[in-house]
Amino acid sequence: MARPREFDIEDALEKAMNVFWERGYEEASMPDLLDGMGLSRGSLYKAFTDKKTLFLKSLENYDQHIVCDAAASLSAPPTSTGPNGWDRIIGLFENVADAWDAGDRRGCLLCSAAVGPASYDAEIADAVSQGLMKLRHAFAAALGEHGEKYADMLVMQYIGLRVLCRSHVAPNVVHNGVKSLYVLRDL
Amino acid sequence: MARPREFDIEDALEKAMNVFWERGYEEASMPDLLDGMGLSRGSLYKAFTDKKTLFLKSLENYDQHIVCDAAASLSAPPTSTGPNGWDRIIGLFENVADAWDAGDRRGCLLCSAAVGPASYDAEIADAVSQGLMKLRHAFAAALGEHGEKYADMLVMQYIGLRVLCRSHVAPNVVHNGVKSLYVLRDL
DNA sequence: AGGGTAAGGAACCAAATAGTTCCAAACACG
DNA sequence: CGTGTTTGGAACTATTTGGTTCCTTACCCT
Repeated sequence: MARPREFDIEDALEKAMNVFWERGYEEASMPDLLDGMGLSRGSLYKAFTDKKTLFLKSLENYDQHIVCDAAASLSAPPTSTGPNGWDRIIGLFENVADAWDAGDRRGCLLCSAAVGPASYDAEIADAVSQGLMKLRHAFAAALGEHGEKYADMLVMQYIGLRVLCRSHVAPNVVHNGVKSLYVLRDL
Repeated sequence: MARPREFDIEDALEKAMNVFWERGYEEASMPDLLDGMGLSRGSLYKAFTDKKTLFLKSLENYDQHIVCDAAASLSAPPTSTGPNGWDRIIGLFENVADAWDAGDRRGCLLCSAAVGPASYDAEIADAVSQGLMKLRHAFAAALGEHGEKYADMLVMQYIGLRVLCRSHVAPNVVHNGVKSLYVLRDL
């Protein structure tokens, strides 16, 4: 009945998310997004309405892929062989440091949005808050009965580390940040 | 020998800092700054060259006032009557929470700059990094001999809390974040 | 008093911004 | 094999961006 869409909408969204992740919401211009997604203005606006809804969809995509993966690695049922509790949490932080070593300076899309557009847009703030709370519950779940005591602290540490990863701080700051968590594990 | 400047340059810088603090670097437009500083384009550009140098000066001003105050409250010589060590640190975090209760949603200029312009501008990144390291040393100083063990962790927690303050998270998240520090004090 | 100098501010500028319009190309369906 | 519909994309628009120019006004110094 009509001409079919020539691009995969999931794929385009994934690419948009990566542009936002790297540049941030305000700093990502439409040409940046168009270029990164590999399609033209008409197609983009027809499929995603406008920049803000594209960003909200990107946040959703980030939540479903990145955040859920992290949460799953934390809150999966305990195993007898693999890491549990604090080791899982530290593993997550070490993954962040490893990505930093590999040259990843993107930080966390949620954390960047928190200081940026979430400060003046309620819808974005809700999505950010929701993602961070998902992470909080995963921390709590990983630690079992003592989880609630540390969950909020770990969220702050996670955000702090991710922010440090995005700015050009000295190399050892990120690593020292992760290592400082050993203190908590070894209590 | 010439017409004297009609505005106080320190005062104007303070106002500029507040605009950047509230809106962020990119989101603060020149009209926003002009309006907040109460002067016109010609005067501003003559006194501060351009937006970026105005921001660098604002960061410097933030460092000299806000960061130095915080650092001083942490690393002053121990007293027999007032709070010391962990109590000083927790006091700093509680001040942040109090500001939040009073409606302050600005977060921390350093932390906002870290995820924003510091990600693509080396000069800004240097200034941000320098400010954060000043805070790190103050944390370490407050704790004395065990300071190095916790300093990096505290910096991450401070950044995380400030980021949460800027986004519109649920009211109890900020308070729980501060309370979670009691665990460290009571080790 | 008056000349040299710099401040203040309106008008201006080019570039970039997000968003819209319109039309030809391309495919599904009868 | 057309016909109708929707895509993709170029061209366009209005607004806002940071930054400059230039002229009037105001002041200090001799």
